[in-house]
Amino acid sequence: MSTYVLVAEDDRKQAELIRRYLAHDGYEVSVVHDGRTALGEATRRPPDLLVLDWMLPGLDGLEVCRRLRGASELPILMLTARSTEDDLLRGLDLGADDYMTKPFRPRELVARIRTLLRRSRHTAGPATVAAVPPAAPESPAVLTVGGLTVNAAQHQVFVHDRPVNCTPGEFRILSAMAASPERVFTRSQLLDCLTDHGRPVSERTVDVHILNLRKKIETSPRRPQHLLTVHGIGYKLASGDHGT
Amino acid sequence: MSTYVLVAEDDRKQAELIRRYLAHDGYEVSVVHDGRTALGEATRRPPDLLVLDWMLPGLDGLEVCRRLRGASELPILMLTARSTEDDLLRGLDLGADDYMTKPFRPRELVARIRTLLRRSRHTAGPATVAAVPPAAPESPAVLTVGGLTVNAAQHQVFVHDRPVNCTPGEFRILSAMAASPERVFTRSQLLDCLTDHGRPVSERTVDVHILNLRKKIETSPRRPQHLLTVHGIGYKLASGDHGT
DNA sequence: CGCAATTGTCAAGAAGTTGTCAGGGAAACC
DNA sequence: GGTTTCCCTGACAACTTCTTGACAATTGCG
Repeated sequence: MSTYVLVAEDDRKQAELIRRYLAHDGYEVSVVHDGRTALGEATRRPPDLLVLDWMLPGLDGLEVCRRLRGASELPILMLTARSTEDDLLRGLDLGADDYMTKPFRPRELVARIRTLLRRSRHTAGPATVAAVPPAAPESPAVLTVGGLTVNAAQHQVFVHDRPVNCTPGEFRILSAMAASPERVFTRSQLLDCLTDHGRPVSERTVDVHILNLRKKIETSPRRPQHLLTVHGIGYKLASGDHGT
Repeated sequence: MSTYVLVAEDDRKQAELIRRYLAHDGYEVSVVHDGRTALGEATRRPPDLLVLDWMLPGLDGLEVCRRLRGASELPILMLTARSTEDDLLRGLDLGADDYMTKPFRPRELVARIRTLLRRSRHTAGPATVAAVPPAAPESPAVLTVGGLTVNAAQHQVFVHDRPVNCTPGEFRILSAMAASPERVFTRSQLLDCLTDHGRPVSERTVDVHILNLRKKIETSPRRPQHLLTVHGIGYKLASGDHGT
């Protein structure tokens, strides 16, 4: 019994991207490309969550949202194109539970979807599901892993209570890794924390970020104790002791 | 066990806006659009707090307020488009615990709701309330953070006991930040302290306010000690020591 | 041991963010 | 009404951070 997510997005590339990420995270996914189909599909087989583009041909996202909302508690994550609407949106209503502006970082999308689903499960009564939430749980405000603390609210990292200043990119990588100690992340996964897919970025960029992070948080960067290389795969964050 | 807030507001956009902000703050929220439904809903499932629009179709806010107040201690926050002294008094007379005129700043609404809830929890016992002064302070009257004091009652800021004149906007930003030292605020969050969502406002406006605040409260604005930039995220108010 | 692939490192240019200023215009205040 | 105060924007300067490409060091494997 898996969690079913419906994606309504007319740009096929975007749609495919989203589908991939969600599928990879263990969700069952359907994709539709216009508003009317979205409405029909959502009615025929009610999903656990709907990812809805603002501008859809036929019947736009807002309208779909409104109609669905009349009848159900279905959580909706709205997507919207950048800037022009950005501020406008804040003022206009928006019957969604959350929204993201494009372009977005894939990891962030998946994370928010997870949050929405968790929330809806709590409120909604006997709704279905026992599906194991994939990989990383939603990050709590403060994570501590082997002397390393990542505080989301303060956007600050501490090594044994000594504050360390990280750049935004470094912080994202560290947060992701701290949420799942010992788990090995591929460069590709870490890259997803850094960029939207607006343009191709070399995976080697991740190495440089790791390098810089090591300089900041490791006592001797040459023999790291926290950020370990997993040769041929990627990197992981060590949770404590283990060998040397 | 989450806190349940019922919102009775007939303007759907307003309602949606409120719902969003409350939900985002972790409350469980239901929305109804007319007075009769509000009454029924509040009876069927008594909320921890009711946000009530003055003018509602069917049965207006005053009437709903009166009927509910006959039976319970339910905290009520009244909303109204009007703002004469007269109405305010009538509203409070009828048992509303606080009162806001539209348009309002989202942060302020959330802050007042928090205050009301805190208060109602404390006086959990027998009847009290009645003629509590409106305009509830959103946080303690005086906050001091690393040599910087924000006095809400006097609407005055001090740096090491030297008074500083702030404009209304500057004061709002500083109050919000002083209430949570070290916490990083995004521009978007700070903007919520400044404007209702009547029209879109650029986030860069926040930077200008910060700039002006720094000129007033920092010894050397170029190397601020209180209002720190968190590159890529926003700003925070330093509580004292920590890094440079 | 030696080869090939993978990772570490650095520095410089490109991108993206923030600092700063001054003018137009709205709102508040006599 | 006329002033004064405050806010917002737009432009440009000053910084940070990101990304790349080249080369060195390391690892894994045969």
